[in-house]
Amino acid sequence: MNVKALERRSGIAIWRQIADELRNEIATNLALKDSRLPSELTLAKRFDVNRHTVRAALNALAKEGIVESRQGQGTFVRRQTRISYPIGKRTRFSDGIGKQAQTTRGKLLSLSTEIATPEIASALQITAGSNVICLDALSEADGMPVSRSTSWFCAQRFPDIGAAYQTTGSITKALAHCGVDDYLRQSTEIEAHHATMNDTEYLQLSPGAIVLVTQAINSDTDGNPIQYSKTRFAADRVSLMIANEL
Amino acid sequence: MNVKALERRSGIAIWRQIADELRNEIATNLALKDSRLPSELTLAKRFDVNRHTVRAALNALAKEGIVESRQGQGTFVRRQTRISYPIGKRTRFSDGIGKQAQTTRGKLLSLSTEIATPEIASALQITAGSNVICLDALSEADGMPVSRSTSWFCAQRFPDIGAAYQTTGSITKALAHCGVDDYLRQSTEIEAHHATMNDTEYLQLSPGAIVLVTQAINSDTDGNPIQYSKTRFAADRVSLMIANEL
DNA sequence: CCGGATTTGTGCGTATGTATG
DNA sequence: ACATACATACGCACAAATCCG
Repeated sequence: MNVKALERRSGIAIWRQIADELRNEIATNLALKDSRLPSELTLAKRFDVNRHTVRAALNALAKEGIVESRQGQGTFVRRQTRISYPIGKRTRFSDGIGKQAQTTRGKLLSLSTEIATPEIASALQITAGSNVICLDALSEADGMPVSRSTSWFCAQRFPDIGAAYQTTGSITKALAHCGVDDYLRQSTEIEAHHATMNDTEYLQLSPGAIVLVTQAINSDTDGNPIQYSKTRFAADRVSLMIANEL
Repeated sequence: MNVKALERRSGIAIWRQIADELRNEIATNLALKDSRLPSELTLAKRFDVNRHTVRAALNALAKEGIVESRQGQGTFVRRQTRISYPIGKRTRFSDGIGKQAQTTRGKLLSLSTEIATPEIASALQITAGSNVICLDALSEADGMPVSRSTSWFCAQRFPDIGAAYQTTGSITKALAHCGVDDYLRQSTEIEAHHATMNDTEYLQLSPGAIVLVTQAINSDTDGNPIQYSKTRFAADRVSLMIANEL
């Protein structure tokens, strides 16, 4: 345990490194909800730092709503929740999230018609340079932003997808409006990055936070790609679940 | 563009926030390989900081081998590679990685027999408290550590799995030794976290780096779980690819 | 080959943030 | 709360390498 010391010239303050470490342990169930964390002095000894530094770390976690300090008693875990987002052949955002969160919304940020780049054309299997509809949306659960996604559709096949999404607030329903009553997830690529300044803005994250980035292609039942999307999830609010039907 | 200012009391140095932002843009192909980055003065104006601060960020990226600065010429992108790790019903680590990297190894870190916790027992569908074999391994590609995984097997069914892994260096071959010639990926859960001190040690990461954490269950062809594993990937070296056969 | 413009490399003084006791 | 040491960020100045007309 504790094999490596905290690094001092890494551009990340020690109190933040400790906060990240503790947040991790809470998230991976090493510390259970409502349980008491070790005392500030114990933590200071464990990380080999001053008690002030531990207090700065706990202060940051308290601001995030993860722990709560009570004078004379100690510091306690408040929550360690994560929304599980299923990814499978027939996964719909509203289906998966709807059951776990109280309220689910998709908010349209922007809607535009663009010229397909080679990347988009290749994903949608259309000729490069043809028109695509670009749909930018923010998804929220229980009032907290969860993900921001950009989707591309073939403009020729789905000219009214934007209007349909705006009225329904759901990709699935919008596609149904356009004559697609069933579709399948063909592929998903997952990466993790540090939050960009755009992410900190739209997903209400702090710098240094993590985003899970997925690139997905959805196809109709004949195997023709109909939607190409890139989604950025606030990593501390979700986990991605891949289930394979046997 | 550039909607939000960099945060100054966030515990993360501004030069590191800029480095994260630039690394992101390089990784998402906004800057191509061998292309020149904007000049230090231009970047300083864009982020509204001193040129020294931009230099500190570029210095960090240079140490990571991502960019290279040449006096009088500019700063150039050196690489933006990521190993793609496929996740599917029939995915094997060596299969997926072997084609992309020159050398692939699995190094056994530790091997022990443990009492199944409720979590492990539930995943393997065995009675809690029975014996399980815990196998800790480090995977490398081209000499760089890529992932660290901990796997649990039912001790009753696979008493010799440890020895088999040690001689073969592959889970697939070790399972074949124990009479399992085919298995399927039943489920995978994915999260992203900041690197712990253990991660920085074993995966050679710097503090603030990101790890992709997967929890997976493999089953034999009859649907009985045979392996439960948790794997921690160095996020800046891999992307996870999920392909669904149609 | 010259000279001016551009770009990275370096030094120093100062103010603020971080970490210790 | 206070004092001390170090890291970070800023501003200014100038040197060195490269590019281009």
